[in-house]
Amino acid sequence: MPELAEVEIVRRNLEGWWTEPASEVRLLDDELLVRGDPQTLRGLLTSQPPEMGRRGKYLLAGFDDGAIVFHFRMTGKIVLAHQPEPDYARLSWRVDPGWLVFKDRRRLGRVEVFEDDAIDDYEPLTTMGPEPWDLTGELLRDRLSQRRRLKDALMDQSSIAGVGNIAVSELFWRLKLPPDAQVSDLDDDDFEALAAEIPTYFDDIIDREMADEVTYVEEDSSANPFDVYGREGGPCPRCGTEIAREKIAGRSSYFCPQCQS
DNA sequence: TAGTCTGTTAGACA
DNA sequence: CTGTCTAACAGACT
Repeated sequence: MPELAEVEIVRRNLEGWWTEPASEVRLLDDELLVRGDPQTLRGLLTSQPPEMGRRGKYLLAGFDDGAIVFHFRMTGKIVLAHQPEPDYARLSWRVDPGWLVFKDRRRLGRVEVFEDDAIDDYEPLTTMGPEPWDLTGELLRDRLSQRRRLKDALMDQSSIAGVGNIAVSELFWRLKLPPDAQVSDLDDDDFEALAAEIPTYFDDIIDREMADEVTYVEEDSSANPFDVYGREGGPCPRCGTEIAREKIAGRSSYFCPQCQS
């Protein structure tokens, strides 16, 4: 899915859009709903406008007698549309004057429904690490295993919440860390700098991307809001050296070979 | 054409 | 338990 910043943008958008109970619900792809049954989902969507929340990359809709959890994985998103079944629509609910539509081209996203307080025991949330804005250098040092690559450790949602593959490239560039840095390479000052930069990074990206519909890099490269991610061969914004790309922990990392060594 | 790549993460493996 | 790899899906790209 989008990373934390994109989920937060969807959350804010839904607070403005979803101000009444849904008047109609269309579940267009049964496999989207991986927990709970369609009737309960319909019941919640049509009951009241929910309290919107977010934890890490999970979007939460809280109701008096249950909750819905949305996870977008790689390509999911929720948009406000004029019609219920635009391309890749998986679930739509009507909140006049439009439709809220869960779109997902790759169908990896998921929706889960919980009755009453069952969400309180939902494991991904109960084991998730702290939000970026709650980090301190000390907390990071304690939570990141010394035996791991820094990239692996940061992307593990049980270490800290919200960091994905894009954020890793951007954070490493901002902090001038080599892409294959190990947690054990960091000293206390590095942990402090990282703890300060992670929330700043997400604040920056939320500001840059805040829009009615998030545009992902893969859909529109001209709108790439990142400094190094997706910019292989382009100039480093700091020193002009060509940005390189390398697979670290199985996924592409973008970095400046000059600044980050 | 065939192989590679993509924003996540659960589950399999060593 | 811990760390690492890959499948799940549907394209787009080389």
